[in-house]
Amino acid sequence: MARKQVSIKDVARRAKVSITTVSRVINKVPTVNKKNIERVEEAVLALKYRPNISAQRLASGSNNTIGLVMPGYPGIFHSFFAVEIIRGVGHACESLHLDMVFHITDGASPISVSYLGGIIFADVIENRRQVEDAVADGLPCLVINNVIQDIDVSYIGINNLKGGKIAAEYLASLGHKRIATITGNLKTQAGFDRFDGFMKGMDDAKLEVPKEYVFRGDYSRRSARQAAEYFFSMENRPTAIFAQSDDMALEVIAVAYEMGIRVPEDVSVIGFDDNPQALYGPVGLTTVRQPVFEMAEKSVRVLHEMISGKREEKLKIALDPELVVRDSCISFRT
Amino acid sequence: MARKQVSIKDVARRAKVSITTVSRVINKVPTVNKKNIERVEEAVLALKYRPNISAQRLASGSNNTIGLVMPGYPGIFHSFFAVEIIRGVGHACESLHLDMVFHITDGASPISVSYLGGIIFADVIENRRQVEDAVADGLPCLVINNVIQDIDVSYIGINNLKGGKIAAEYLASLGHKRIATITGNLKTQAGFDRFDGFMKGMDDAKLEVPKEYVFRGDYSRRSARQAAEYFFSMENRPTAIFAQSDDMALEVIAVAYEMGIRVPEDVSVIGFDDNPQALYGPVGLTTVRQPVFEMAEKSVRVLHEMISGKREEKLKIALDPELVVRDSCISFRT
DNA sequence: CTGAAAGCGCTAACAA
DNA sequence: TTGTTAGCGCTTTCAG
Repeated sequence: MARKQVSIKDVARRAKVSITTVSRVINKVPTVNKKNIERVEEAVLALKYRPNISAQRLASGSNNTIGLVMPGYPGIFHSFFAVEIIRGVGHACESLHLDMVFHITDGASPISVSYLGGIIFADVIENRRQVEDAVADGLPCLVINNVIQDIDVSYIGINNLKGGKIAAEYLASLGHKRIATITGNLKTQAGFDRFDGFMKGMDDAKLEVPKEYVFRGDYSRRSARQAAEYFFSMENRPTAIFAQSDDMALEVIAVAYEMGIRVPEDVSVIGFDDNPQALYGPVGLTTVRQPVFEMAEKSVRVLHEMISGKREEKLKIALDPELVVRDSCISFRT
Repeated sequence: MARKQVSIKDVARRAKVSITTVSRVINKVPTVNKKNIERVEEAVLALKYRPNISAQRLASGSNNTIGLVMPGYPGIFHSFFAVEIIRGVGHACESLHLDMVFHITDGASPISVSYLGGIIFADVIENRRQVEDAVADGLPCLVINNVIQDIDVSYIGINNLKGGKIAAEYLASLGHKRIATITGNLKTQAGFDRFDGFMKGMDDAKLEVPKEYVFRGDYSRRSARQAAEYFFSMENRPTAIFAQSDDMALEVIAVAYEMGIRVPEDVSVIGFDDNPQALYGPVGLTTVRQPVFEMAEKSVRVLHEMISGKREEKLKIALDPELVVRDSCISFRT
């Protein structure tokens, strides 16, 4: 039950100043004389006063709560991606003194937006409608990990097409010809683009990708295991595998060892993410790094500017991934 | 910038009723006649009216926001535990129409508690102070995954001592004598109790645990890898290993395969958690299940009762873990 | 530099 | 069943 709050009045009374002055001290308005500042601070401490945020918001008309909405597909939390987003957004919120409310959505129910100052949509899958609603509402919002063409909304994406290409090019440059891939969830833009980029890269390198060399995964370790078992039992086994997430790549390596296949001697494996977990396996994972944390942090900063009216134009950018060479890929030798 | 909100006044004007009536409709107060309900609802839709939550809270004195505070140790998000907590709390909040704000803490900075209706502390490590403050503040709060003796606060714990014992007993019952363990983070109560329970269980079974058989891990895969490499290279290799989280158990199994050691034929491995990821490895993981999700959900329900004044007494319980037998442990034969 | 007073949008007695 | 009227705790003109 609501404990009786000490209010600004109590503080004012004790400090023998007006509530206006107390308000000024709290908000660090410079035009208050030292004496009063001290007295107010003393009273605040003595009374354990905490300003009532609802009242502050109501009075000031501002709203420092931002919503982070993520699609709730199974296993979302086991993905490095999701966790980096939460970390990045949380971190930035902390330093900007914003509150973050976290919302996992299936896309069906509308999000209660009323008390939010702004929204960050992490990926858009089934919930395009929610984005449209927010935009129509005039609510400051920003989509990350997606390039959105058909809604006029700010976004920070990742150039996954380029990322996929990078992987293909690198493997090709090592002399591999038989290159297989395990895709991510193709329903996500990231998954699709990564795959698309890979195919284009292969094409550029004049390399064929027979369809047995494409396994439709979904980012889960489970799907990676199936894929690996499938690839490794082929008569014409691929010499290199592009797993479109590090987690899947790790599982591929684990399966390889279980089957007595060596990485990278017998098969090269490249991942996607730059998940630090991949540093401690039997072999350092070569991967394509995507700046997820940075993306998440930046999104908060931009959103904050939008909320506080410091930014009018929409932001529409895509960040570039980059190759991280470690030990899981080597040149192909016959 | 704050889009100009349509307020309750606008709705009242359009529906040609008083704002009170609008408020009643919004809050589903039964004493409103049908005509007016319809007119108000029409106006709400037409104007896209959303009540201002800050104002509601301020006026009603209530607060439906609960805080979930978690210790921010590195890798927290990679733990199955943390993710289950977030899922469970999030899920329960959703169904009770509570807002949840998520807070990762290092224990140093006090949490801004002012706008919260209640708090759930997920584990207490360095942040005992924050719990004390919340209690002193009279703020409804509840600790999960911890049994707290010296602060008078509600908690829902897990009987980790029993969990550790279960693992020891099971392995002993299979005839193993040389049983090693990889502990979790011993700074956490769960980690300590699990270890303590294991040792007690071994003692009850009249089995020695030489100190080379105890590896101090920290729940990370990395530490599990070190432990596994250490155990597997011993002259007097253990025949069974109790890894105090499933994630670590999985890493142990991975290392085993890399080294050409078979599970369970050459070594039995038991985990702790019941992480679904452990279903898809080369061998189904035998483990000790702890009801984390249920704990998280229940905590929200209880907290909600406390906030709404329906519950006075503190809740102090510990949930029991249980053995889940799959395929990674077999009887020891010489 | 300070304080009085007018709201912010809503709920909750209290009358009618 | 409805509307009137006070506030909730705070910020923000606007005078002083």
